[in-house]
Amino acid sequence: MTTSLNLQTIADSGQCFRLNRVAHNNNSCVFLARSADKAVLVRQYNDGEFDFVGANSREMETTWKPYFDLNTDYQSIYDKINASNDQFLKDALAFSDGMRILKQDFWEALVSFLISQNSNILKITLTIENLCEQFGKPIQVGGILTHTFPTKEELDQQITKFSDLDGIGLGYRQKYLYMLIKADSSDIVPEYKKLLKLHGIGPKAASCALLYGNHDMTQFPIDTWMKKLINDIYGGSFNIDPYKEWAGFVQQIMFYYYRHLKGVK
DNA sequence: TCCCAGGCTTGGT
DNA sequence: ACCAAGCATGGG
Repeated sequence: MTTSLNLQTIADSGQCFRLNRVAHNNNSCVFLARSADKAVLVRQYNDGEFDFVGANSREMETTWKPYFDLNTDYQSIYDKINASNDQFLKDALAFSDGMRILKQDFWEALVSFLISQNSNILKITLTIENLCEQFGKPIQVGGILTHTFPTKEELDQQITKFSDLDGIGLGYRQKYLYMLIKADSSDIVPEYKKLLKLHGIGPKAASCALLYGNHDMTQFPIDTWMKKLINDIYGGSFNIDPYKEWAGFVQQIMFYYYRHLKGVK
């Protein structure tokens, strides 16, 4: 059933860095979800049912249903994959039940995937946490203190010199983020060619920013894992055209399943 | 104009 | 010593 949602799968899929499991017991898990300046707790039961804690119905409709992509019907892509003769893709889909492409904040996604280059998911998560703690605003949800993702304006105001970003763990990407913060806001728009002009944003980061931060499902980001996968499983080339409208979703389940096969946490 | 090789911060193994 | 959701750079 394509209305399913599996928060653990999404949290482990590498598409976002601020969706974390904060508690679990015999029959349920609690996740802390943060997007831009908002946060919510979600409890998901082992049977798949879930409920939002501390979000009123208006926030549900305007923020969290869109964020978790609950208004999108994935049935057509499930049908298409299951009707194909691509066994790897069918296995990937079966393993990824409940996967959705989150509708993240564009600025947050752009910065996150700028930071992600030549790094790994654990370190990216830590670096982003540092950035939010240092420059975001404190917010409280269900007794948990956390922080917003700082806007470009908030960062621009607080960071007046390059060394103000010291200690975040950005490494050589510190220069890229500093330049992004100081860039003209009118140059930071969700268009592939314009994104490529930004210092430190290449084809991979631009594609991820559009997929995860603008829900452009036609994007098909190719990173080192996808390269390995295409070589390993498909003999060097994979044709995404049959799944074009769902390319981003196809990439996500391939990425998630292949890393699982390779034993990456 | 395009292609390609080597370098780059940091932290974990 | 090597690796990790890449990118800018310079030389051929």
